[in-house]
Amino acid sequence: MTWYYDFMIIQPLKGTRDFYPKDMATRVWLFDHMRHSAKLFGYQETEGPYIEPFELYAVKSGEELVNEQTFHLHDRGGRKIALRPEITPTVSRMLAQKSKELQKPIRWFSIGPAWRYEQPQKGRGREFFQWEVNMFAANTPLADAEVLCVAASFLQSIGLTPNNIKLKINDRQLVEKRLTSLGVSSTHFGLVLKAIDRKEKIPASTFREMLHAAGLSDQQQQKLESLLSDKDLPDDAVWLRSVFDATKTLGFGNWIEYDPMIVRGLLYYTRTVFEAHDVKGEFRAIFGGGRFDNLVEALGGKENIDGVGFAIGDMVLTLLLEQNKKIPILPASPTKILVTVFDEKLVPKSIDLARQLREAGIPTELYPIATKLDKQLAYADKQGIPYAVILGPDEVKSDVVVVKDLLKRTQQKFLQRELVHSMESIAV
RNA sequence: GAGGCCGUAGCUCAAUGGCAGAGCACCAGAUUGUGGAUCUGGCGGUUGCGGGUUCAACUCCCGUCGGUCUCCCCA
Repeated sequence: MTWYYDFMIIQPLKGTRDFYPKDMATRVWLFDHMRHSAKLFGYQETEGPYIEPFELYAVKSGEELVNEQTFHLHDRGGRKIALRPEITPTVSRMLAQKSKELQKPIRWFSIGPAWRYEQPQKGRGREFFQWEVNMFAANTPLADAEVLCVAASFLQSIGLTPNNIKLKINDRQLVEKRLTSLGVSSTHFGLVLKAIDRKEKIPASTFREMLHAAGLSDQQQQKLESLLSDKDLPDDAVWLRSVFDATKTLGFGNWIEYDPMIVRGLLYYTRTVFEAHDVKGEFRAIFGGGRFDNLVEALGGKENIDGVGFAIGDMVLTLLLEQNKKIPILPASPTKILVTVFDEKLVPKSIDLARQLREAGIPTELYPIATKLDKQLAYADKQGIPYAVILGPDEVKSDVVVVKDLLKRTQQKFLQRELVHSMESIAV
């Protein structure tokens, strides 16, 4: 048997995950909270294809992401097709296609899988899920603040607090203004931002080398470093101050803090940028986002639509939740009532009870084998089914059923005709 | 693409050159109408795979495949 077994089980692909019922219950719990928070702020759910023309990603995504990390294939017409490595380009494309007719401002969100061909490691796989939230055509600090608050609202709803996780924000225009005042040429901004983005992960000497390569003198480097270590919001940060004020009024001010180190690696962010980090600093960024001016136009849209948004991956988030013991223990089974079967003769009686309960909308399972009661009850217990209905010869004689509460370890009798009514109030 | 660590029962792991084991899980019974405990028994292995060294290999060596973590890169 063993050789046969080994031969038959084909390993899942590297970096993919199986979701058994318990895992799936957790995933659904997580996604439900994402949906709920987005909808609470009026965001509408969208979904695009999981496969797209390869060129869609060449427009904006990083070079490495496109060429090295995209799963791609060729269709029979020779077209190069990519499994989406992120959701944003799909959303932008959908927006660009209908940008004229869509009523603005636009609040959209999307939850779905994405794929990247890379070495799996902690918090990173080849197949993962992203929750993406965007507001388009509202170029205001309030829009930025709202998007941040959708994220904070979600984090709060799954039991996290500002003690676990902080949303760190910055303004790229503020950074660029600083660099200009230091005498840094705008052609070097990209390299400098990249260096700042990496500063925490690299040795100080490497950081200085990167700045040097971007044309900064020793004096400019020192000034930049002192600016980066100043965590007080500068007086001239008018936009950021408005964002902060709005998040406070929206009720999530304590989740958000200014951090001059946050600049993001991607080029297309133009103003507010933010990242969420666990306070202990153990994990990579939980999510990131910011404001961009021109995504749609780059995709051939007829008009330039600005936007602000973020994307959260499920993997690092799950690690953080596990570490903080915030993942609830959820029953894998949706069943509220298990109807047991006493013996072959009474099977029809049990079937009838189960049918009545289902017609009342109560998720009901019927044990499909006439076996010993203890086995059936043990099954219900292990499945986390809260109630069991027992119908034996004694009950049939007096027209009653026994309803056992598996959690309280109690049981009581109901008249058969009253069972459904009684359970409706208890079990739903 | 580079490197570290690890592959032994369904799962977590022990056995460091000398009979391949434990806990958990699963099945059955103790209890012929009642589930989280307890006790008893049972099922379960080509020690990832291939080669080498040895009287003897889970153990040492080489190769290979797989997992995991880190670097690279990245939201």
